[in-house]
Amino acid sequence: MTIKKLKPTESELEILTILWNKENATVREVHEELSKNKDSGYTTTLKLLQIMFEKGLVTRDDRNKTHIYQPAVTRQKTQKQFLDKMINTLFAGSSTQLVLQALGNQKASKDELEEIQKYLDNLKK
Amino acid sequence: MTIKKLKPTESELEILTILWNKENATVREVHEELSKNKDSGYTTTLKLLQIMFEKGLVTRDDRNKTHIYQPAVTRQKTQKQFLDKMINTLFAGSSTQLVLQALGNQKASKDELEEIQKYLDNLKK
DNA sequence: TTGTGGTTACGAACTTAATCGTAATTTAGC
DNA sequence: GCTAAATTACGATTAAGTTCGTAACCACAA
Repeated sequence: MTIKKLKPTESELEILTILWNKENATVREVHEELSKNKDSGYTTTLKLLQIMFEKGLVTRDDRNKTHIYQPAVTRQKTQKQFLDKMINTLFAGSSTQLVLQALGNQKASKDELEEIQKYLDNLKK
Repeated sequence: MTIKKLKPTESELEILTILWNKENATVREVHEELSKNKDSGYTTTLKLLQIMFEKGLVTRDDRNKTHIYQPAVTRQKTQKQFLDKMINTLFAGSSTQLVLQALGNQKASKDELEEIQKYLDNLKK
């Protein structure tokens, strides 16, 4: 098994998030979206996408002049990847600790709390 | 309010974890502990601690030749800092999403699940 | 006093990520 | 075909983090 362990950088995560939401996008589209939060040049976005392509984080359709990019990793897997890492480095390997901390910090609505409880009930079986 | 927003780096987190566990430690002690996981030189550890001191991540008692370092940020605050960041960048601001994902990934024991449920019951009030 | 071991201080090299400027390429319209 | 506009390709620069080598310093023992 030659599974590559590629951890997206901060900037790459921003771009992946955009791609996850849009399914696929051109460099320009990604750049427009990015520009809402920060202002860096167009070629910067382009370069990042090219690097991500080399790393295998995205695929692209380059049959036309304007390439179309797609995420090559799923949101779920990436979330898991970062969660696991965080649990190990900051929570001594205890996901429970992380959950408690997360619940304590941010206040969720009653509905959300009940959703979580339902989920827990299922897990207990 | 001049609160510094200092985000520990990967290496700094490792060191902070050691300091949190030991309460305080000399460079050598930190280095011994670090060496269990990776092998870098003694002066590397020293340098990192010095940088962390400049950043205000640790304090130190330098009355004696051998300095004694202490964490200047709490484990809890740091956990929160990283959790919040992660919730925003990867979970669209939804802590609930993060919790569900964390529960799904790692399997917690029945006891732990019940602990979480109890906690939820309290929150709902 | 001298030297030895352990410590801190400091600068430099190396790596990775992010940014941008410029050249080359492609396509569409004239 | 030729030009203009947009795109891709690519190299160079900057910044941050990590690592290490070497010098300076200090305490203690012989």
